[in-house]
Amino acid sequence: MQTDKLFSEVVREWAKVFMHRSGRDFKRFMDATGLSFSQINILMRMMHEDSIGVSDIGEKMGITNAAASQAVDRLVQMGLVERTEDPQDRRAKRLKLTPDGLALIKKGIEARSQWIENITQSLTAEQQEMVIRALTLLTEAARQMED
Amino acid sequence: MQTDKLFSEVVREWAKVFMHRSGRDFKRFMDATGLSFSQINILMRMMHEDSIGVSDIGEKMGITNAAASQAVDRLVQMGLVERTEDPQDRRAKRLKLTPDGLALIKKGIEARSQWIENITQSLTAEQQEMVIRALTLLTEAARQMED
DNA sequence: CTAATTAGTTAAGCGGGCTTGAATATATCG
DNA sequence: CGATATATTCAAGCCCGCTTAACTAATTAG
Repeated sequence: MQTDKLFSEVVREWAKVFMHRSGRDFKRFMDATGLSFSQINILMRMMHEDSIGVSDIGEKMGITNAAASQAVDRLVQMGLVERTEDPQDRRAKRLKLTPDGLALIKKGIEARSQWIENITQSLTAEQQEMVIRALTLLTEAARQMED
Repeated sequence: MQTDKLFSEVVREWAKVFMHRSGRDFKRFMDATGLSFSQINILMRMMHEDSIGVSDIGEKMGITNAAASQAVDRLVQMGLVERTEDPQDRRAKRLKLTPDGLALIKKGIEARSQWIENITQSLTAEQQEMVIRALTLLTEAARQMED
């Protein structure tokens, strides 16, 4: 089977194009929102798991808890994150996106989606159908591989 | 046709999962290489167009020429970028990735590719085939939409 | 030839995100 | 209860990437 050889090559090319675009989009999003790379990452993390603690953030982001606390504080002051005391353990804080925070991140995702949709407009209906099915598969598979 | 409605939804879900992963990978790559977000973006830009000028960098990245010059200088000192005088216009510099610089960026791409390959290992051969064809289409289409 | 423009660099300074180390408050263990 | 561990915050300070402003050098326009 020649599929394997092809496979790596195809994926690598896709990653190359996508990473480039990805970087540019990220930068634009940072400029548009005034948020730092780190802050956006934190918000995205929060979108995926609701009710997360400050030290979880630090751990996942590879920064100290002090840094995480400061970053979260900035986001709270911007009204993008809600920080409430955990009733079970009053030392801990529960962090959650506010509606504003969620809306902001969704706008970022929307921009990225738009790019892919634009790309696919040059494809035939049949090809689009295949892209849909492939992305569905990839999304599913990716979800199941989450830490 | 219900395809259109589905389509946006599927793409949005994919973008959501992928952006999240993308951010984490980017962060890891930054930590692993000691490079900043901006520096990586510059290197990626250079990979796509060889022989670019300092002010082009500034323009594309949305930073001042002074900032671009400084960033490039750091990359040159790290041995990742080659800066030569343009014989046609001796004010200008031609910037190019060194072999080291290219290798470094490729390593980043490799990591991202690996993730997708891992994901797809849970798929059937038939499904993998579809993913390959879809990614090929997307890569092609994306290339034709550059800037 | 002079003046204006263009490409890039340099210098000074600012702000943000990070670190370490200490402080506070709560929880848990013996 | 007292000692220890855990979750977070505060304080001081560092480094880096950015900006503005001034400067050098080469090109182009009048």
